[in-house]
Amino acid sequence: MYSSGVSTSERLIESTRELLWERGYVGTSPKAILERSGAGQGSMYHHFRGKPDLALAAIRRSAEETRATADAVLAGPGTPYQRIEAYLLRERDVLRGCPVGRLTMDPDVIADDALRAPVDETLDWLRTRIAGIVEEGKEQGGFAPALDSSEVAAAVVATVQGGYVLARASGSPAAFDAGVRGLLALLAPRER
Amino acid sequence: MYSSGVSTSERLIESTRELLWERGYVGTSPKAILERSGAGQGSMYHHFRGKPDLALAAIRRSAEETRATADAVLAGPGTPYQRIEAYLLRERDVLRGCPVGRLTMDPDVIADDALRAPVDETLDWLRTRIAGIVEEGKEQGGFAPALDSSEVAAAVVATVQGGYVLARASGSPAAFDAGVRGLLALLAPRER
DNA sequence: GTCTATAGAACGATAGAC
DNA sequence: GTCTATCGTTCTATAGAC
Repeated sequence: MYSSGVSTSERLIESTRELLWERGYVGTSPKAILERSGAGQGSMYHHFRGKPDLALAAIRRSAEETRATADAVLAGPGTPYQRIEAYLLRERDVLRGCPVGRLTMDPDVIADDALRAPVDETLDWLRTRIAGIVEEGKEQGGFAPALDSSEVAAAVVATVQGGYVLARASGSPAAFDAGVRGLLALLAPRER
Repeated sequence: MYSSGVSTSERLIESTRELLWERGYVGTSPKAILERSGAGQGSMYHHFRGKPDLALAAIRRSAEETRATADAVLAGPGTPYQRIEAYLLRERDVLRGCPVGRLTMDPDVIADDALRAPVDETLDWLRTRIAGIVEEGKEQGGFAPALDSSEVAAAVVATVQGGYVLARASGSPAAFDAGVRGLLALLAPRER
């Protein structure tokens, strides 16, 4: 339930966002959204055409937020290595997982190009953003020139996404942290 | 539908395994299992207590299969680096994802200790198995002695699990391959 | 814009005949 | 062991009053 002062459509989007994060698309019912948002059946179908339409609005918001959160750290100060380190070590609610990445395991999201698009764009943006930083690092000498920037970036993003998998499997954030530290050790500049 | 010659309970387990892989636990209904297996309602509730019980049998089988497939490659010939390389590069149906890892995004699996246990055990086994190989590599000189074996192993497993996420988001196996190549480049012995 | 009422289908499970 | 019938609930959506 949300306190008043926020529009109904806003509460619907935010409740859907939370439920998609916790339970995925298949596991989220309109009924559950209505209960959490405190809105009635009529309101939901007034503001949105149906579950896919509301989910799209929620997914787009999660995508935006994910990009903004990542960029805030990636655009920070320090060497390229330090900026990637900051991204990998930033505070996360690890056991909740990634609100965007988790949707890739949802068959109905993957089957619908409109729903999949924001997910694809977000992870693609992240890989490109990090690849640019790796490229900087190659120029500045922190990273070996032989490295393929976009491949290293893919490994960084995959380690994060996979770290969530390991953590949720074990019920503890420790596995996420281990993967991240392992990658950072491999990524660390040899000579300074 | 399965050809005859296999027991009904066998067909039920195998159909459930496929559906859990494709649609997850929440997205898989008893009805869908019955249709795919060709069994009737009565048969399913005769052999299994219900959906969770049948799912547990299916998850255990996927867990076993995953361990066997991984070990077949990890126990192969070559240096520690080459064995990990072989594991990372082995043929996969990338867009299908990992039948075990994908279950970590299923709220009902994570909430049920019995269903989560085989998932946890499998990923834990895999990390331990790979950590042992990294340890060998440290002794033989292929990997830097300063590396933490279990952290590197976590990074390897996370890259695979996260690679599936990237691939499914983009609808192409290319992103998985990129992440794996990025990790292998970082992992490669510097001096031979 | 929001409410309640209603709809047809699917969900997960049980009962009881054969 | 397998079948059909049935159950109460939830799913997603529509209708129509207010």
